[in-house]
Amino acid sequence: MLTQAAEDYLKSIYKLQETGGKVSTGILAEYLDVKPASATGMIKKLKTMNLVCHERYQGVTLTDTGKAIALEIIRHHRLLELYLFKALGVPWDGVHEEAEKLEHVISEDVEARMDEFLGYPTADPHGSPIPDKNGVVPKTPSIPMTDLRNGQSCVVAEVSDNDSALLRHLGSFNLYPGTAFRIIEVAPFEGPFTIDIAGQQAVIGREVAKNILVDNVQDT
Amino acid sequence: MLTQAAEDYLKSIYKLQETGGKVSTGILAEYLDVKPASATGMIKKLKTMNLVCHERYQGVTLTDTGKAIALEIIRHHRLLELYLFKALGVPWDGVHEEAEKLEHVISEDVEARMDEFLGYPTADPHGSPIPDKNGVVPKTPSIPMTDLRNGQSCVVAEVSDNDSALLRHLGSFNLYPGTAFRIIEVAPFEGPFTIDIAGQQAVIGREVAKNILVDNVQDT
DNA sequence: TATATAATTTAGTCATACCTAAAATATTTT
DNA sequence: AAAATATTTTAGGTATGACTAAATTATATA
Repeated sequence: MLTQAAEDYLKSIYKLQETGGKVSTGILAEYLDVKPASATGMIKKLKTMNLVCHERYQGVTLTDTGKAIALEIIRHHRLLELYLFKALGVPWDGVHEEAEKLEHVISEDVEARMDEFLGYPTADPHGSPIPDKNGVVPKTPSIPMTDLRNGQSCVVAEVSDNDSALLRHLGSFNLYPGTAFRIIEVAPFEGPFTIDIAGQQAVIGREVAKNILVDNVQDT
Repeated sequence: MLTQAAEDYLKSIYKLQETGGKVSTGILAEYLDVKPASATGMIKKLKTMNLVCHERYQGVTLTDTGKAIALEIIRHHRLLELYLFKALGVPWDGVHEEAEKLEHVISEDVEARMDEFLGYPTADPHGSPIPDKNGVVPKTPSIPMTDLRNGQSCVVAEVSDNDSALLRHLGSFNLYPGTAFRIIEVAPFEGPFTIDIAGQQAVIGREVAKNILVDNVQDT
């Protein structure tokens, strides 16, 4: 059985790998809020377990086994988020924190039962795809909100789940996955986005927009 | 924040205290499957945190704070058992093991939501009382099945939850909390019990009967 | 290409947590 | 009071996972 720390490392490597192949020690350390030397230490340990590939100074990648474990934990996490949200009414800005603890503890049996209860869902409350039992991740063709231009309309696909203040902020505008909106104006010089959400106007800063992925983009 | 081991010690001391006041180091160690020296060590640690009272060679008891924590963990455990059973259909011989891991991890918020979902229940699937939010344990006037005599009828009140093979065995006779049965015969010399459950006859060994508490005893 | 800079690794420490065997001490029983 | 039993102390082990400082290697710059 893996320790919680080891599982967190695998999960982090997976996430960082998604955007650019090999993961550098420094990036991983920063992401996990530890010193690079600590990351090196854990990488060595994971390597002896054949969960990661690593050549000195060359960054780290997951092996098939490591990837499978990472995906299982991510699956736990996202199923739990959705379950807590739907079955117990935990607010969407609180589910991440809860799931972070529970993901390391639930059995495969409970996982399967939640999956069934939820009707084999493919996305969590923040729109993140839920890997299936075999570790297959549903493809999402979404793009960053920051790529949008004046006049384009779209639908929120996914938002980052790890900052609950941000989530509450988005919630105040009704910016949940599935919500449609239209860009009224993108202020020049990396300025904020003025958007229209069901008739309501809102101004979204660039830093906030970076945390939003959108779908169904159309020029209007 | 307490470690899982510390929480388990508190829980165990509480349970052992129920049947006879002070808990000796040896009994506690045996219950937790560690050496007495280990128990002494943890007792000292818990004492510095003011969670237990302890004088050398005199056994250990919980302080009010320690008792409150023990009851909170027990509440978590039993609510989880019932929740897993009712909401997710986990079989009654499986809920204990799951709850044992989850009890240390769920938040008070999730606890409250499960409590509400379940309608503020007072007993888990094995009939064990669920302490309320304030740590008040519902009183159960049940007696050991081994106290019963020929011809008496009763209702199952509570069964031990920690042996899943035993639970499956009881399940095969439908001996769940709430099930009524009548003693047909108690074999002499500490022999087995022959009972009638809704017209079905069953033979229950003494070792099994020791794990059953009953209610509503009536001579017929 | 040499050198400066940045990133990574190594080596050694530290802290926490929990356990154990063996020896010492207290308590209980005979 | 002696012997048996239980508890505590001591001393030490294992595992985890973080850290610093110094050494190494890679990359960027001149």
